[in-house]
Order: sequence, then structure tokens, then C-alpha cells
Amino acid sequence: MSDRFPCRLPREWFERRTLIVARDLIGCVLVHEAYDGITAGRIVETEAYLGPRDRAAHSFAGRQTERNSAMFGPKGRAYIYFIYGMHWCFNVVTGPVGLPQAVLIRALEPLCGLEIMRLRLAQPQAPAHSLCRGPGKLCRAMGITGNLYGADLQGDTLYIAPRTDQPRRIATSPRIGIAYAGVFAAKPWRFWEDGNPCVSRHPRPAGVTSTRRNTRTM
DNA sequence: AGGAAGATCCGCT
DNA sequence: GCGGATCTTCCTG
Repeated sequence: MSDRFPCRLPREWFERRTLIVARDLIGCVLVHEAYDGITAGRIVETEAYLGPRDRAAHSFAGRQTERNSAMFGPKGRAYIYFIYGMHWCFNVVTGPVGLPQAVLIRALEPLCGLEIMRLRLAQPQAPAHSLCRGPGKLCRAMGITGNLYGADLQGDTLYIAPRTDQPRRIATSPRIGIAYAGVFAAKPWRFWEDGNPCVSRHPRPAGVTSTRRNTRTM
């Protein structure tokens, strides 16, 4: 266990409503103690996936396959998937017991192991704020792959430490890349720390072709 | 058996 | 803003 982040969030913390968990994860710290070193980052952007009703969720309609089975299991574990032939994406299984829901971690503010991250990304000159900006990049930088599928985040390899600082203002918007999801495409279930340069990008407002950002803060 | 789509990222225009 | 990379998974026939 890392000296710097001795605590971790208990399983019950993840068994609350997924929208609450997605918001409360902002400011918490994701830690991976891998063989090639320890990397950690402060969570600055998340998205909630509220299966089985949410058409954008991989657990939509209660469809359970080998790929998404972790979403149907215990809370506080890793749901990881491979997409576009290239990228891993990391989620935490969350929500009331029995509901297949999860929170996608979309961006981190790097805290530890920045040189290891640059090594894993093969980008020795990359600025800190770009190392974990986006769900695919953060998995590569943190060394997260399908080997960790279903991992219990109460363990000593991959875990989440509680936040130690008050996060800045939280902003919300529709989720990224789910335009196919009908009415669910417009739900403001993406959360980020307003003004943080490590946040992945601004969303394309669902169903709107304007350059204006469909965002609000609270 | 075959095909289409996907919770992405990067580089070029 | 757009398209290419790259491959696993799932659905259809």
C-alpha cells in the first residue's frame, strides 16, 4: 500500500446512487501500484451509466454478456472494456445492489509517477495536464488493461483514495460519444471540475449543431 | 460465417 | 471539423 495514499473508499461508498457517486468521485485519487511503479491521479472527470434503462450503458436492457458481466457483479470493482481496436476504458461498478450501473473515469490530474506515465505513452515531452486527459489515454498512462477486469478496488493493486481537498465547482453536460442513445443522449450525466486543464474536452451538445457549449455549473 | 458499430485518439485541413 | 487506425464483440442470416 502506498504511503502517500493509505486510505481507500469502502465498498458501501459505491453502493449509493450512481449519479451521487459519479459526482463525489471528483477529487478522489485513483492509485495503481504496478510492477513498473506507482502511478496516481486525482479524478477530475466522470460519466454515469445507469443501466439497465440507460440506452448508452453497456448493460442496457439487462443484457448480460461475458464482456459486461462485471457491471452485474459486486460494487466497488473494476469494469474495463476494449474499444475501437486500440483503447482500454476504466469504470467503477456502482449503484444500488442489483442494478448493473457504473461510472466511467474520463480524466485524471496526474499526482504520482509522471515519468512512468510518459514512458507508457511513449511521449517523453508530454505536459502533465495531457497525460491522463481522456478515458483511453488515462488507462494507458496508468497501466490499466483487461488484466484488471473485475478487480476488487479494496485491494492493494488498484484502488481509490478519498479526496483530501474540496473540489472546485462541479460542472455537468451530456455524455461524450453516445449520440445514438435517444433521449438518454441528452441527460447531463457527465461531471467535471470546472476550469481544470486536465479535463478531456468540451462536449458536442446532443442534437444541436451550434458552437455554443451546452454546459452549466452548480 | 460475415459484417457493422463502437463510452477514442491523433493528425491534418 | 474530419477521417483513419485497429480489433473485439455481438447480432443476423
